[in-house]
Amino acid sequence: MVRAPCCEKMGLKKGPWTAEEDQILTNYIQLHGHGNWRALPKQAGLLRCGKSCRLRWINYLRPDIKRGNFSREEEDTIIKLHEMLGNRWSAIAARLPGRTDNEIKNVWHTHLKKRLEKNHVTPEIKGRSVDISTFDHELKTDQELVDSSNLAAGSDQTEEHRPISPQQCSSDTSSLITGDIDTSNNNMCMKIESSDDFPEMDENFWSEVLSADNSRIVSDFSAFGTEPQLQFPFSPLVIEVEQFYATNSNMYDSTEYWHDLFTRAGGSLDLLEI
DNA sequence: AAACGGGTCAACCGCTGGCCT
DNA sequence: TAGGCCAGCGGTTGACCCGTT
Repeated sequence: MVRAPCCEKMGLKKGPWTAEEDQILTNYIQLHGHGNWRALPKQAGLLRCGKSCRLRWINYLRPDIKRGNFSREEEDTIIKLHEMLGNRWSAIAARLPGRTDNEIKNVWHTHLKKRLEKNHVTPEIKGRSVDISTFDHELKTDQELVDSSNLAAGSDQTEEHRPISPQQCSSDTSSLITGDIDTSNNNMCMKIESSDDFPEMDENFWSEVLSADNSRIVSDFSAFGTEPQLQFPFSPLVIEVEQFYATNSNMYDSTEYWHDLFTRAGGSLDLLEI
């Protein structure tokens, strides 16, 4: 497969954008949209490649871009999400309205990484990381997961709100995520068949999750780089992970947001307690 | 005032995966 | 099924800024 040349074409401009170019691009997209980035510069009369136009629009010209320094809250959110997701800047950016992946990446490398190093607060030290290989390697059926969850709920927590711990939520380190909703008791179960996109958590993390007194919320698997449509329903494990962070960062306080996610994933909000 | 060096960030590069034919 | 195109992603670069000497 031969890759088509991009900016290597003679006559295509590179480097910083001028105000005039910005205006041309903005005007064109506002009038016609950006159906085909490759064709756009020619149609708009810009001597740029489509890739450059796309980048300029997404990272700078888009009207919903938030300008200015990152707030402390935003920085904390990035740190938390980075612990969960790693260098998946687009996934992190999806959780921060108005911020681009490029911007978040820059902030991480120029501020946050150094701040963490200075404070000696690494994900490992903070206790949010554990090798998923510590999970059980035996796959369980949905019913077994429900049973194990219910069994574990025998102490001070209701069965509905009891998260399935790594030990309870069985997994295989090289498999896919599948599952079904058990609508009879509002519990959602899954078999984990892939750990590639799964956050890593350790005992401390689960202690924190278990101690959190939160209502059940739903999660977006896209945060882990997967398609919600394919991955739904969500695992109790992931729900509780998201629940934890949502509660601690006030990121997801919009019912509409969760409703939208749930709808996109093909489920019903009624199945959950929000 | 000039030189230097570190920090910042916009932009580029190259790769990947999805979609279409 | 293979090839080609495309958008999107993460890593990297380099120009610019600003504080220090």
